[in-house]
Parts: sequence; structure tokens; C-alpha cells
Amino acid sequence: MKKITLYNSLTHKKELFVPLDEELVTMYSCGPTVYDTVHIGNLRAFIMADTLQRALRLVGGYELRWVMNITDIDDKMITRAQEKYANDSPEAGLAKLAQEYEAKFLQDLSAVGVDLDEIAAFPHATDYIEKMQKLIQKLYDQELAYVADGSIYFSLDAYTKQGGSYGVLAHIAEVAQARIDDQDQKQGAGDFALWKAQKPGEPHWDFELNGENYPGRPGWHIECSAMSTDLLGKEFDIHTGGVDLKFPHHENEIAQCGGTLARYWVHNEHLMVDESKMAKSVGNFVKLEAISYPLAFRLMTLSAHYRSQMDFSKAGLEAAHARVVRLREWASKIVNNPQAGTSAKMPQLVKDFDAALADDLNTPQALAVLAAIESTAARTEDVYAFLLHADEVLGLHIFEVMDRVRSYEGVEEILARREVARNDQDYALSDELRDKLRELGVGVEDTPDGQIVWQLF
RNA sequence: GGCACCUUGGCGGAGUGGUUACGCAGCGGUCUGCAAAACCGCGUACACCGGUUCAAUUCCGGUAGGUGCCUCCA
Repeated sequence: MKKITLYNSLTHKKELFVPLDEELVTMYSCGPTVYDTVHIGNLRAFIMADTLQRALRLVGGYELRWVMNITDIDDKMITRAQEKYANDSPEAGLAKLAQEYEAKFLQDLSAVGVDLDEIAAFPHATDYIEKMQKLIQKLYDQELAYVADGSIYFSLDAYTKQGGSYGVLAHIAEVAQARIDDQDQKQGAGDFALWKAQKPGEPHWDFELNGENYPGRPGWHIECSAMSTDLLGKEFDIHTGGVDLKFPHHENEIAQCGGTLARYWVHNEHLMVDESKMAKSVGNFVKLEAISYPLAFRLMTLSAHYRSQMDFSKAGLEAAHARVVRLREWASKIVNNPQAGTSAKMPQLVKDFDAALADDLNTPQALAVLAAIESTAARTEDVYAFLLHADEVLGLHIFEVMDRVRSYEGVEEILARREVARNDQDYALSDELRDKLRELGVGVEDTPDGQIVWQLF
């Protein structure tokens, strides 16, 4: 079991990761609101979470239970469903919209190498209405919630008076009073909706509270609290998300749960475009469908630390793609031309690789170690074993299409002829045959030990 | 305005109180029949100004510029 350190937003420092249960790490990732296709800035967060779960399992040696929610009811969902499925009932339109974009989301996750099989559950908010209502009921009974104009709010004032602390993640001492907007019926500026009263034409659920019915829908924050605690327990190990979720979303989640929720909060920084955050609201977002190389995008995000803002550019993506191609061809050389024995430098380098990831998921450092191993140019079994490991931890799918090129039609014959030609010093023919191999998607180079071949990508 | 943080070579991007990060791209060389790969070397990298120190890109202070959050947000 390798020691892993993580930067914990709760304490604002790097800490040794100690799970509640050594046998099973519990992790929750705030998933998407499925009102539209996610953009690649969103995907950075999921790539980070996925890489973290891989490191926990494959470097840390932990078993893991990972849950990612799907937010299928909120303001944007409602608005979009009304636009798109105007002829359906509010509930049916909502369901159609969610289904459509959840499917797309899962495709995108898969394309950037997120291991869907490792996600134990994708809870949907609409399946948790009753549990949310129970939670709200409990908060109400504790006098932490109040009804106003058919909606139910969480009272930050009551919470702090009962000893709760707020703003630990986001360095928010108190919610700026100056920014109160009077659009709703909140008693305090920092209060937030647990349950929103139904407006005409909106999907709704009945909610019996104190013998009174409050038709409406859940607030955003209570959704995550209900799903995470139901599936992972009142207290669990890791909660992930983008830095923009610290406040209010994660602060509110914590408050609703009485101050205790996840023990480690891991937040990734934003993906930047033209010196500002990639966001739907800014309009500078890029969707995955516009990117020819999804796995190169993954490599690109891994080449920066998850807690650093990272610049996205087309040129950067091309550079990452060039790197992916080179990694694949390196792997292919090993697969197609294995050498017996081991490489003396490997044990230390393998340790360095794992150590980089164990150190708050320092993927750039791990990639540097990977490059160091590549430069040994050894094609030995231990290098091969390492590469399989590195590929699995980084999720790059280097080996996804990894053919034995000697089994390609005609390749062995061409190689044999080329060897003869080279022995005869018939270099014109030799080069012609090399071109022929290239047409078949096979690279060849001449070494003191003869020709080695690999798959061209 | 409040809070948090950033500024590294053509681009991206780690890290460190004294030694090459790394990747992508470029140039020169070794090797090669030619290539490829690999290796060696080059383009005076750490925003600016002070301070601490034997020594600062790396710690402290200031200046300039930039980013994020301040209830849509990954």
C-alpha cells in the first residue's frame, strides 16, 4: 500500500490520505447537469477524477467505490426542456432531455478515457426526490430550514447559531450582505433553496411537510447531499469537483449535512481559453466533438497539474497528439520487437513514476518519468510491463489498437526481401520496400540486430 | 471593492535555497548506404525592484500585469 498525499481544500494543505476504511475508499464526483453537451473544460474535471481513482487503485493499492451523480432537474433543465420539447408534458420533456444528454455525456467520458466501469453508480436526482425530502424534513425539524412563499430555505443564520461553520473551502467569512438580491423570499443573504415552489408549467413533485403540501422541486445543493450520503455514507473519503463549485455548492452541501461530509475535498482548476475561464456563459467553450483527438486532449490535461489553471489551444492539442502518436509507436516497437532480459534503470524509474502520482497526483512529473523511460530505448519485458501500468494509470489507451504488424498480409515477405536487398547493397530496392511497408501502415528501421518494425499511427 | 492565487525559454508546463524538469516545435552534430530512433550540443528560462543569505527562479517586502471566487458555473 503506497502512501498517497492529496491537497485538501478543507484544510488548504497537502495531507497524507487516510481513508475511513482501509479496505474501501469512497469517492463522490459532482457530475454534469444534462441540459446540453458538456464542454472540454467540464471534461477536465472528470479526467482529473478518473486519474485520481486510477492512482488510488493502481498506485495506492486501494479498492474504491466511486459515484458520479447526474443532475437531471434544475432551472436549466426545465428551461431547455420547455424549449426543446414544448409539446410534451413538463415531466416527459425533462426525461427526454436528460436521456439525450446523459447518453452524450457518457460517450464523451468514454472518449477521453474515463473508465465507466469503475463508476459504481450514476445516481439521478429525480430518483432521489423522496430522500431529499427526508433530508429537508430533518433540517426543518432541526429548525435549520424555513418555508417562505411555498419554497423551503436553509437558514445560514440558524446554522451558525447552532455552531456550524461556513465558508471553510472558499475562504468566505460571511456572505457579502451587499449582494443580497431581493428576488426571492429568503430571510438571510446566505440562505439557499432546499425546495423550490412549482411555477406554472414546471415539472413538480408533491412534498408533505407538517401536513401541508408544497408542490415543487429540489434545490441543486440538496441533490448532491442526498445522493452522496445515501450511496457512500454520512461521511465518506473524497469529494471532487471544479474550483468553481467550492462556493456555494460545496459549502452548502457541507452545511446541509451538519458540517460533516467528505474528509478530503479535491478541486481542479479551470481550463482557460484566451486568458479566461472556459464557460458556457462566456461563450468561449469548445466541445469534444470539435476535437479530433479526444485522448490527446486527455494527455494535454495531464501535462499540467490539476490544481493549475491550464491554457487550451489548438496548437497545444496538436502537440499533445504528436506525443500520443509517439507513445503509441514506442509501445508498438516493444510489442513487435521484444527483447529478453531487463533494464537496470527500471526499478528506480518505476518507483519515481508511482511516487509522482502519489504526490498529490503530479501527472506532469509522471509524464517526465515516462519520457525518461522512453529514452532508455530498451524493449525489454520490464519496460513493457511498466508501459502497461503507466498506460492504465494515465488512462491514455496507448495499447487500444496495437497490432502485431508482422502478421499483416505480405509484411514478412517484404521484410525478407528487404533484408536480402540490404545484404546485396541494393538500396534502391530496400527503400522501395520501406515505402511499401509504410503504405501498409508499418514502420521499419535498421538496427545492428536487424530490422525492427512497428505500427504507424 | 473583499478573498484566494498566478507571472518559468517559440508554445505548453513541472520543480527546486546551490546540480539538465519534461513534452511539442527549431537549429547544429554523432551514428546510418539513406533514413528512423537514440545520443551530444545550441537558442543567455525563471515579470520588475529591493531585502534576507556564502548562495534566490525557489524565502520576505514592494511594483506592474493577469486569473479565479464573491450565490448559473467542472
